[in-house]
Amino acid sequence: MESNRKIGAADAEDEGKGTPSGSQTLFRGLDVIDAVAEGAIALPALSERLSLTKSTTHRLASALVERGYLTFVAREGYSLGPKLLELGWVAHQQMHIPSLARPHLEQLAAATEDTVHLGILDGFQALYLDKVPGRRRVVIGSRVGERHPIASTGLGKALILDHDEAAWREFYEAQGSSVGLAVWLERMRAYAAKGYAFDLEENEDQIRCVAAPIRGASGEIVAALSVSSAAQYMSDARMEGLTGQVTDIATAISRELGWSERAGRRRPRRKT
Amino acid sequence: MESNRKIGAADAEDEGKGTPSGSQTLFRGLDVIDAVAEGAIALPALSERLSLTKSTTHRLASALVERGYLTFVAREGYSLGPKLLELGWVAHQQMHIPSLARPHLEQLAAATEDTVHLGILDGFQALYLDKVPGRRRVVIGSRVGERHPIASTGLGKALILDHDEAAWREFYEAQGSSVGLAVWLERMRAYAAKGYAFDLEENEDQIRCVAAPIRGASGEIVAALSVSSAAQYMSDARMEGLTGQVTDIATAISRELGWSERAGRRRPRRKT
DNA sequence: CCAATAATTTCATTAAATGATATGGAACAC
DNA sequence: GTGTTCCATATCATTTAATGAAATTATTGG
Repeated sequence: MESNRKIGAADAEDEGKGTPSGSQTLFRGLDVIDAVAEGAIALPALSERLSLTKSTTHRLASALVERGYLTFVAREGYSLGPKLLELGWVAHQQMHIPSLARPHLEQLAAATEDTVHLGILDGFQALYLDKVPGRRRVVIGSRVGERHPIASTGLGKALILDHDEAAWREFYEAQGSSVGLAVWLERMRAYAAKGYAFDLEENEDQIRCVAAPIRGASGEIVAALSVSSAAQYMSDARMEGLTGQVTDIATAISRELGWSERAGRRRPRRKT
Repeated sequence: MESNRKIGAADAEDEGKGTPSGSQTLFRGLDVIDAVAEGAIALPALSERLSLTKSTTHRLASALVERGYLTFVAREGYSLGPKLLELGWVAHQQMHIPSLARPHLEQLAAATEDTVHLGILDGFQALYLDKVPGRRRVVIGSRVGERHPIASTGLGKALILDHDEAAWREFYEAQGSSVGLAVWLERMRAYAAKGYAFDLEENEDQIRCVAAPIRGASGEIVAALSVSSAAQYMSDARMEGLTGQVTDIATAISRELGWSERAGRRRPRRKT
């Protein structure tokens, strides 16, 4: 991407009165980081790319190098530095998925009127971290903190969408399911291809759900969410229709976790 | 009414005192990031911590929020934002050694059940680029992005295995070690001959590790990896036994970097 | 060795950052 | 409810800190 616009003042010119951004130097510094993130780049190219003089570019870049945000190798140019690794790591720890996801879950619950769950993979089980009850008076027998089987819940299946078939088998064998292995694997393949998963009354009778994975900055699945309701409200057609909403919300949360299209999907680490 | 005066004169922070840098705003912005990295913090506390007025702090923090480096939640304050997750990940990929080495590190961590680190030489320090926690509940107090002494860590010693004795002395003198110079040099000679290095509770009490160098296409040491664990799990016998596994993995990574037996070892360039 | 390109430093000019003060807003107490 | 308080945001005259043209110093490659 390019967008090396003059930050806040971008639209100011037209109106004659704009946002006096007030931190030009900081913004330019961050622009430098962005430019370098696209790939190693030397000073002349960098200054050209940002439409800044070499002096200014050099001063900014040097400041960033001094702080470890960039590294500089003569004749090769600037690249991202260790400080960013460190901050990325810290941000990862500070980031509490539940608190971040909350508003999205509520939005989804409001839109669908059904119960929404958030969960992560914990060994061979799905651990439910949050729950937003829907408006319907259906009893969804789940509680935050509870563990459920992977193979027979939509949320569980969404969590392992990126695993390979050998791993799928292990999850299936760990706790089984009401459907046969062959059929189950067949469905998993379809789910993995589409990026979402269903639960067709496999775990609890009369309860169906639609689930989608949430990804972190590395593209790895870090959590999943699901919309559950009584089978009477969950026709095949409605489930199909929900997939868009569910994956959209999942994607929005992923973005807040630092995920971007660029990161895509990524194979999970073996075992837990 | 509260006084917004700048408190004490120079509180040089970690700056090398007289920094005629010329990018005050950028530096201050990065200071804000550092402060927030310590934990979520609201504006008044933040401005106090940085000895800046609320106006300035607010302007800087807002700029960072606008760019996704921070997130702001009213009443809670600022915390690190998704942009840092993304940049951390990109940085991780840009340094291609980590991304190449990742699977190998995971394999080693799984096989040994201990914590595995990857690091490179950065001046007179070892810079940790990646970490794969082991299965044991031992606390290894290290973080990605951190720097550790060369002379007293296994990883550090592995990084300088090819340097000459004069260089070894410099590294030793730079930060010392818990053992005397003579003994230390003697051990280094043995390590260099064998192609791996140990850390016998020199850096951190009760922590021992086995490390080996990773070589690039030219035969030069470009990185090193180490397996660390609590001393109770690291008998002399086990350490000896681990050397094979560790050097095998290091060699495998070296091969992926273009190294071959033919390239062998190669003296490093004289340092800065 | 010299030419060419990249990196760094210098310094007068001016635009951009600063911060005291004012305003707006949400939580809490009463 | 209404008052109180503390936090967040907007304003704007002052001055300081950022800017960039040009000069200087390293590096590289022929």
